[in-house]
Amino acid sequence: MRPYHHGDLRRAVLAAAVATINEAGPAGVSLRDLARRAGVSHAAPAHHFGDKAGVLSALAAEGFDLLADELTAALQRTRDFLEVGVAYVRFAVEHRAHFEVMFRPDLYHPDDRAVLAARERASEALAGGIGSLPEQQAGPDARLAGIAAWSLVHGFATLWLNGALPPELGDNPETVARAVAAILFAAP
Amino acid sequence: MRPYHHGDLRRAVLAAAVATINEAGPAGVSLRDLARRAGVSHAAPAHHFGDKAGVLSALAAEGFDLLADELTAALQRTRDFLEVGVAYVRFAVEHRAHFEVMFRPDLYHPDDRAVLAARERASEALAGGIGSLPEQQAGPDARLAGIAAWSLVHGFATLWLNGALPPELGDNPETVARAVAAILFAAP
DNA sequence: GTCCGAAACTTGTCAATGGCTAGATTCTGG
DNA sequence: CCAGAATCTAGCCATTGACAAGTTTCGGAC
Repeated sequence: MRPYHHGDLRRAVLAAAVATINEAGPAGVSLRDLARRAGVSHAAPAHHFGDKAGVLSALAAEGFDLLADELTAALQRTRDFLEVGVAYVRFAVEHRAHFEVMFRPDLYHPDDRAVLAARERASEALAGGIGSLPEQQAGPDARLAGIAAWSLVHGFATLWLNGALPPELGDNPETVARAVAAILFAAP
Repeated sequence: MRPYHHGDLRRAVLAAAVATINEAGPAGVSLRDLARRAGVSHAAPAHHFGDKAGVLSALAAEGFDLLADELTAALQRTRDFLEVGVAYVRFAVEHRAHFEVMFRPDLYHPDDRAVLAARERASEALAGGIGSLPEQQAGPDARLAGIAAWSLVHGFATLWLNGALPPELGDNPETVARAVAAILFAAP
């Protein structure tokens, strides 16, 4: 028999949200469906997250933390900012559900403390990558170069995820992302 | 007294949807609220659009058509692909509501005929911009360069719209976009 | 002009959802 | 062992999307 206490409902609800988003997008998330998937009553999730936006806030925070981890790891592993960009795209594809929520602030509480902290971590990881660029590659305005790099990989990831890119590119986003990002980094 | 027939309910509903999305994002759109704003009964919009996704399909199609128009106009006006990219960003900012729906296929019917046709028009306008690049600027693989340019402006527009970019950049997206895009186009 | 089918719109209904309140069960620390 | 807190359930209400059936208006055929 199912015990009265779930054990780790918080994690179970987040996992259910990831599964639902992968199947039907963020719009398909229903608090009651998450509860059903976790095997609890329809109001149980609200106890842990407050409301529906609270669930997605937790997901966004988790996503920014994961992204910060992966960017930092990529930089330390390769010392190559190009690979940090590739890691950004890989994160978006491998953690599609998180990524789709993270950059849709109207779905969650944008000033949630955990979200703000995790987003700050991810920003620093990205800025650290920029700082590691050799002077000549960074160009006269390293800040703008960083915005350009971020825009490029973020845009590529977004377009890839919603199927806007031509299918002739193949099915390996990392390879294509590396080739595309290389064009920007070849700038004098 | 309000006449039984609205006159141009289709347009009124789309306008109401734009207003709502500008105020509360695409998640805040409710078919019944659109009906209230247009001053008709709650089921009237469905008669023109089928269902909620039908409304957003029409909005997406309208958006892709507008985008195609503006990209084409920018290319013919300036003959400069950089300015086509700037026009892309300007479109996203000026028609935020359309843009936020266009690249969220889970919100509408992705294989709606009007959507497919309009998207095709926009793709051709963008490809026309790429083709206008001088050989040396396009590099060895013009197709990849096009993907890079599209990714860059799309990513910049997306990040700008959801407030992810640092506020020190100022409040003029076109100026910043031009500077950022120039970095890519300076590639050999 | 009028008549008739089609288009536009209304009203009523149903299941599902988000959020709230009150209450039941289990855990935890002293 | 006990009391308070944390966790979860059950019930309720307003709102929503979708559908069905009926009403009003339009527009063309004659």
